Amino acid sequence: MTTMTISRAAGKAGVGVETIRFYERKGLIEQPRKPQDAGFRVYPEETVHRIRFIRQAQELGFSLKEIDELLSLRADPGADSADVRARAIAKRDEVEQKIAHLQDIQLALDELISACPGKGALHECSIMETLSDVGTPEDVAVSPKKRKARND
Amino acid sequence: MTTMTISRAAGKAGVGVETIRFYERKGLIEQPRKPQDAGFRVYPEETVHRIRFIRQAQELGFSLKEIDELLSLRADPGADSADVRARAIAKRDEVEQKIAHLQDIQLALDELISACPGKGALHECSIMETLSDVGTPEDVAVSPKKRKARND
DNA sequence: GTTGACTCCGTACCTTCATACGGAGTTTAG
DNA sequence: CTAAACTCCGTATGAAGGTACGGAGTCAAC
Repeated sequence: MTTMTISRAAGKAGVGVETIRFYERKGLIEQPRKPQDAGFRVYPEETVHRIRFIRQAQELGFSLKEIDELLSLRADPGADSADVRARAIAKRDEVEQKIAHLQDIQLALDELISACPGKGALHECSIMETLSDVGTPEDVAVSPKKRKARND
Repeated sequence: MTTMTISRAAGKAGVGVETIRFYERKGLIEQPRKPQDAGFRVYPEETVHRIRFIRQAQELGFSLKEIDELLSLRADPGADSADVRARAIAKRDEVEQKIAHLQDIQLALDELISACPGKGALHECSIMETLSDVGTPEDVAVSPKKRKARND
């Protein structure tokens, strides 16, 4: 039997050794005890599964903090499928928002690109013009905080 | 005439004082000289325009590093509209990629959500099941680097 | 002429997710 | 037995884009 050292666990889980240590520091996985009579820590299969869970969830856009919560739910005997579902829905909505935001950006870029001649001097470039203050809000009256109303 | 101190410039540009200092450190904007006979630095209108440019570009998804390049282009008399256009196109493609990635995630989440009963114990939750290694690649033979082929 | 609000400046801190380093100690192949 | 490879542990670094702090110095109003 090969002993499951940290590098073997990392290999099985498809991550680097440093990543496991990082997860341990973050409290996402538990660090096994050191053998009584000196030697290397031995990692249980459970840890490998746990790391795979973490990576799967990351691919779905969950942050390590959120994954920590999912893992806690998993350990909670009173936890309900509805909890997990709700989180998945929240994450989906979040992703949806991000997509919408990026689509706005994409649209704006498309407009700039099609309006730009693509040749000639920069001062005729509509992209640069747009970026340089066009709709300057003209002195928004934000002066140093309490001094502003004064006649200085 | 009110003197354009850093906080007034910040107010006009719609950013915080610390943000201006940060941009100065990053070399995105130039720090005005201190008056000869002591006092506060006076910011030209140019700086306010420049900060607005930065923020506009940021909203289009450009990083500060990229914005620095755009600003250099702007200052370059030999710069061509085509340069800017090419950058905009590259950025749009980048945004497109991100959207595609997020859409994949969204789809995966949607599938998980619709497969989940939404009630009942966690061990019947298809989401948790999916996250927990289902398709375990079973011992991918990644052992400590050179020692792996040995019969240990 | 004092007080309160700012400026100035460097440095430290924040978040996220790791990766890298250095100098122990340990293990194992040969 | 020895040397290579690995573990252990703390600390440092990276990008990105700021925010916060602390102790000067300055300025402006009353």
